[in-house]
Amino acid sequence: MNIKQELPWDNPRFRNWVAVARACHVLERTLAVKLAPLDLKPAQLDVLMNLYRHPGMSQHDLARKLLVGRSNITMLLPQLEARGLLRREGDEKDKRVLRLNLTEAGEALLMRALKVHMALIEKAMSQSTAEQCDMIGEQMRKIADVLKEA
Amino acid sequence: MNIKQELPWDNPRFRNWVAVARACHVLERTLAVKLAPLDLKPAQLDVLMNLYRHPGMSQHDLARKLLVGRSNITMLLPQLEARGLLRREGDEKDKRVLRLNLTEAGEALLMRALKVHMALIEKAMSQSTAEQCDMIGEQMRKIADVLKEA
DNA sequence: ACATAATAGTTCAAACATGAACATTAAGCA
DNA sequence: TGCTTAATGTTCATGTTTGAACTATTATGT
Repeated sequence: MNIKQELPWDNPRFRNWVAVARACHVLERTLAVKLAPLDLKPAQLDVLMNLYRHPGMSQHDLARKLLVGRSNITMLLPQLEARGLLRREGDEKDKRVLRLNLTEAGEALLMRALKVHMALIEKAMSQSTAEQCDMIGEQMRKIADVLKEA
Repeated sequence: MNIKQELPWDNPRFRNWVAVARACHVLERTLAVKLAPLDLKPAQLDVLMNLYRHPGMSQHDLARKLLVGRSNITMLLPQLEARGLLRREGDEKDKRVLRLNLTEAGEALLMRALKVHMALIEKAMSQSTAEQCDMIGEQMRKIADVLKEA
């Protein structure tokens, strides 16, 4: 009985997932470098992207979208607010929540950052056909769904 | 001219990559929870896995494999060494490098952790066919290669 | 209405990652 | 040989992420 036969590295699913994780890690790292000239970190870009798509969302909603804790958002936002990239306004009906919105400056910076992000992703995925790319996205959405129930 | 037509969210590549990043994030987070009973974090599991596959590797090599800085390794290893999971021994020929090896305890813990990791990946990718899974791995390896040259 | 639960956001301490500066050792080359 | 350059690992200051405890506000149930 050869124990190696039962090791994960012989399992295609395992090896392939390791490749996914590596690709994510490398792209994230590269993005951080490319965003540096804009004085923006990937996490901050995620914030701006979500506020653009969901204006007026609460900090709690934002935290759930970003898969981070609420305290993380609390620490993250003041920097962006101080730079005039977003506004936090108390909700009239529910005095607990703060509504988040991008300012014009925030939107402008977002557009510049998105160009960088987009170019990077284009480069990364340029080797895949449209069908392959769509299939990957489809599978990944399934994975996220399956794990959310775990 | 509608500016929205040029936004990344309308680009399949962008949307699909976002799905990849999300799936990675969710799986990493879930893995952290499942590894908690073993008092092991994903980053530490990565260390053990690499030492198992590449016995005697240096800290520098390990850092490159894990895509982190050398100082990160310096901070990470003492915890594992103190728990008796690995050994650091000076190289005879090159007195700068430290050779890293798992102890028996380290190997035993690794095996337990791998079961957890493997089960999680199996669950996540259970919805993909073998062909889809292999294709995903193949594309991801290409992505990592393309970006390493960036 | 009133007591209890739950929710939104903040604070704080601890864990963690990062990059620059540093010491030691090795390699290249005149 | 000597001098310069590069490589390995460590230290340290900085910034980030996390989770638990806390305040304030709203929802729920009797």
